[in-house]
Amino acid sequence: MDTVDPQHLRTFVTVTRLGSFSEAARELGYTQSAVSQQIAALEADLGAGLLNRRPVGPTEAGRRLLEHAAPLLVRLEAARADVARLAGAPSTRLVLGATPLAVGPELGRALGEVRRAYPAAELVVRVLAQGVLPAQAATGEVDLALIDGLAAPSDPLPLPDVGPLATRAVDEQPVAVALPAGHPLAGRSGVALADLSAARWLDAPDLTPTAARLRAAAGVDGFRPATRYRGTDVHGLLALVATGHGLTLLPASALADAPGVASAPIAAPRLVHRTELVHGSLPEGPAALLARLLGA
Amino acid sequence: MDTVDPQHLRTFVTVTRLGSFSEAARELGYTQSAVSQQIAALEADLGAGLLNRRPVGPTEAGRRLLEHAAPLLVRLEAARADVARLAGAPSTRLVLGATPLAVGPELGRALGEVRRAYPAAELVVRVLAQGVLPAQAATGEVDLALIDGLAAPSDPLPLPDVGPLATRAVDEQPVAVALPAGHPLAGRSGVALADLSAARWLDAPDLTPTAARLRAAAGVDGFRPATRYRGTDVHGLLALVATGHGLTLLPASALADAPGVASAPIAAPRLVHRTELVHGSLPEGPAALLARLLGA
DNA sequence: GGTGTCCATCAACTTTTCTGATCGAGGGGT
DNA sequence: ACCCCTCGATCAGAAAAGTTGATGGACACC
Repeated sequence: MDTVDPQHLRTFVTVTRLGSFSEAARELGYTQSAVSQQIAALEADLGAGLLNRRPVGPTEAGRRLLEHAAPLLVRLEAARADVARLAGAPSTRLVLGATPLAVGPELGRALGEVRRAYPAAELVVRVLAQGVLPAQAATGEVDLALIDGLAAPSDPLPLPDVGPLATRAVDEQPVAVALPAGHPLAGRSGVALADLSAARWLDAPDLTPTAARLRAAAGVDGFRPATRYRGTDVHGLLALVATGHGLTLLPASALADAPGVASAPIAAPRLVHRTELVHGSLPEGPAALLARLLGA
Repeated sequence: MDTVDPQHLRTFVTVTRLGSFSEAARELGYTQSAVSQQIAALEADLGAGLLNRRPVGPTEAGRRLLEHAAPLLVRLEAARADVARLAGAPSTRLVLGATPLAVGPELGRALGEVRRAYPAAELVVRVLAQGVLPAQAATGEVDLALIDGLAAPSDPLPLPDVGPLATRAVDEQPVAVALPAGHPLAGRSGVALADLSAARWLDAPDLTPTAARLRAAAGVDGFRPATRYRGTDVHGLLALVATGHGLTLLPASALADAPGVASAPIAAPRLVHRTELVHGSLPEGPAALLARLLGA
């Protein structure tokens, strides 16, 4: 063997995930014997013990390998998906993955046109957290991904690199901080992000930039999250803002008419809330059409 | 087959690079027959033609696959190297990769200490362009990489993602623009990068940020490079600056006493020239020591 | 039109990988 | 304390995959 065998890698991650050779064998459709031999072969190939047996768990080297394995398998899958889509029959199905804030009237209009052009097509919109979307776009679980996030005006969004993906900005909004109505800063024409570092923050990692991102953008410490909000809906988050649980950054458009919530645009540093369209190769059909519509 | 076979991928890359099945076979140590069958297997597996024969060249799908293949093979190699280093015998050899501007007195002092602690160790300093260093650190061609570049004060350097690498800042310098002596801006206490967008620029991609990076940082168009400078030495570049071939950004310390060259610090946007230490797992020995010394 | 190079194909062989059976070790229940 | 059951390792044989060497057809160059 010259390169690490991905099959073995897949078996290895399955074993560590399930904590059992036998269960991994069942899940992968092998015999327990095969799994045992695959792990042995991998350990021999790399010249290091990867798993402690009884109880089954990764060693130091195994943990290191795990960090490599997951992205590797994703990219392997992405390569297959990318080529397959390019060669496959034009698909009649369109799966659009999107972060919650990326779904807006513009997308609705574009989807309407797709509907008109392909009346028989099956359209699926899947709302997902930002973190998983690039991988889903790469592996073809979604045909197109609409991802929103915070960035400097001329930087691209900081997305994880999961392979060669095409990226294009489709929308930019000013960034504003969501405040409870009556907050002293409400209605101010511009606020410096750094001045907010001491405030209580709502950390909604599936929805808006995390505290760590804010620290980086503002160049100061602080932004200690008071409450963590897991979920992909804006409504609930704004309700918490209205009741004083903390502040959050959102695109100005999302704050237009939320009850009990005021806002103030962020003046410094220069940030924008950008929505980007991300995709690998596009199967001819509704997906390609939607990409063209959103790009224009 | 369930995942794409990396062996096939490697063969495919070699065939496209050499434009010949037979030559690829020779280089890889196979028979021509084996190469032919590997390509056929890969095409069957992915369900798409990848190569045009006679003349041999990638198809549309093949080109797409090539974009995936190279990073994939690097990461596969990186996984092996990372684990092997962790398990292997403590190395007596230290290969340090560094961008030219990362080599300075501080590094010299640290290397001296390493020398003292490991008198018998073989120390190698390899100066390389920024672009290739992360991959070399990941695959173990260098044990440690010192990479310098331009970034916002609290952003990490924008490095290509080639796998899980540890990163730590070891030095930060103000950024200055190198000017020919007598230039109207020479000696000014602060210059806005955007004001320089119309100037003639020296593009030295192996040494300093490229024009594209400047455009992104300044948020304006411009920075059209007048002359391209390939190479990793600062001396020659500064000579060109002195003779009026164009401007370049460099860390302030590199400009201290260059003959015929003046400078002015960049005041806006807030940028720093940062040197980061990048490495995978560290083999016990001189490499680990140097990492500790530079980290402190 | 001959000739040489190049890739595809085929059958035989080799190597690798999987299965099914068996073994010893360890944990839990009685 | 003993038994029993589950778990992973190991081994031999079977199955699968990959490689070689020989051969054939297509194309380019002389």
